[in-house]
Amino acid sequence: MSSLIDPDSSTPKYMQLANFIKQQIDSEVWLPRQMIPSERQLESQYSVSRPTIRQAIDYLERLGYLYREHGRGTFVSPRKLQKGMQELTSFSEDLQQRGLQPGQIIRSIAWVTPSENIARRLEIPAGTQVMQIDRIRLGDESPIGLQTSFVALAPGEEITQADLEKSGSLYRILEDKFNQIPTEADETLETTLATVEEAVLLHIKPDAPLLLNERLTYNQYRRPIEFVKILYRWDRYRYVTRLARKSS
Amino acid sequence: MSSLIDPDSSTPKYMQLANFIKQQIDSEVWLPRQMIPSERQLESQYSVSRPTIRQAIDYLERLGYLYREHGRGTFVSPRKLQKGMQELTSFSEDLQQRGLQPGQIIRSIAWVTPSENIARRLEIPAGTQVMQIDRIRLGDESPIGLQTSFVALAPGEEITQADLEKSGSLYRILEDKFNQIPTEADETLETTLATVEEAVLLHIKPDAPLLLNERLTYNQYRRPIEFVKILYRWDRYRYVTRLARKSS
DNA sequence: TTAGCATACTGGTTAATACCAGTTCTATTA
DNA sequence: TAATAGAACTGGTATTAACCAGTATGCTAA
Repeated sequence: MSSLIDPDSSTPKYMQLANFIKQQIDSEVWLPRQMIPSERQLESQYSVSRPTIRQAIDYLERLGYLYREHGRGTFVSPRKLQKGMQELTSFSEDLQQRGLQPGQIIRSIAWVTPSENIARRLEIPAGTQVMQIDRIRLGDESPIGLQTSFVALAPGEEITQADLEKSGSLYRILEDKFNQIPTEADETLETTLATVEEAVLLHIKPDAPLLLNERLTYNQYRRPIEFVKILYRWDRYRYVTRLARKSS
Repeated sequence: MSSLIDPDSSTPKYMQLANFIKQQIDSEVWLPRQMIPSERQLESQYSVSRPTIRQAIDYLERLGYLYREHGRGTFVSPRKLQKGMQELTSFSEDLQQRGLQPGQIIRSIAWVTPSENIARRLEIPAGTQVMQIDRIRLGDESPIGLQTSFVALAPGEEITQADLEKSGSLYRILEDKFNQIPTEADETLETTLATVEEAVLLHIKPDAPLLLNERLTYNQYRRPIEFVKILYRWDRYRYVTRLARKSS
């Protein structure tokens, strides 16, 4: 047995421990509803202090892998609760998780002056130009949704068609090229009806219902970087999320 | 200055400190993007140890009130980011937050044997009875949605029409009467079309689009307690949520 | 004047220790 | 036999003490 924890590693001990526990759960060595070793037991087994262990458990509890019961122990969350935790994902990541092959048709990329409404949401001065990207999103090569993104970039920065075709994911471009890491987003979902143009692009009848998803995405400094509207075909898309009750 | 922190209080110190900070933010004494006192400053000002302070800040960071930047400081999140954090709320709470007067028409309360699908989701043996509650949900006295709840109760427990009429909120009944605290939920959202019956109840035309919200709610022990379907009028309801990017 | 480095701030990680507060079970007592 | 007190577990809160790792700034040397 002994030290899976390397004290000289650049990854913190609590994260090493968390990864170990996560692995025990993912590989089903520790089963759902089963109690994991108590904090004192872990302390002596892995020679790390209790605060460090609590930090690891805190982390996994937030991710939904574990739950605690005061006086009883710490337990593995049932399988269903382990996925998700309302993650912010790009369209490409989203579809891959659903087992569909993501694809896209880029209809246009252009600098535009956004509406006053969108400029306010992006917290940029009226008149500032942003990049508008219109895409048809595909799942297994047939249309799932229409996506219009408005991206607020710093002067001199630009997204090209080549960028998008290469990576497929706007989020990856923002991270790799501009060091803008999407960390949080506000989303709204509502139902609407397809216009004639939308119906043609999505291969559906006009007036068919659509799921309209609007999202304002923030970077690591809590600055808005992208406002996006996605219109989903009602018969091909279902939105999934997880909610948690506010504590205290 | 001195002690806003009462060491003899039954509420933990870190929570007292968190409440104080929250209040400074809510009352706009500390403004968005403004740096709050450093952890060492708070330590000496309020005579609590740094780990305790970090616990308070951790808590408020999770709730979206604060964000940290390594080497720079801890800052107040911009206003917009402070609301929400995908809270699990009952319909009544939800509507109140939107500034509408919640109301309901109880159509039926009855013991039923749920479909196999629903029984599986509620993790109860096939054939076990659950309470089905059908309601029309009102906002400012006009119909917003149709709600059908399936509640898994222990033997002997029952929800009556009087219970519902008195509190209005199923969640409050579950908490107060049965000590079942809703803590987490998985939700799906999709678009569908109104049947004739649904159209009549909601005062809309048949084939009008509807937003279908399904939710499986878990109690404090991660056991499913309620499966609910809500059909919302497309012109009167919009779903709002917040997403966070998975860390690490 | 400017490049670069030291310094003094930030938050991040880890340890050792203590006691409080629920839960469970056992051994004692009525 | 049954109720009860208490021991022995669980996680929850709090303190003290270091040191590491980013960031900003001002001083120094080129």
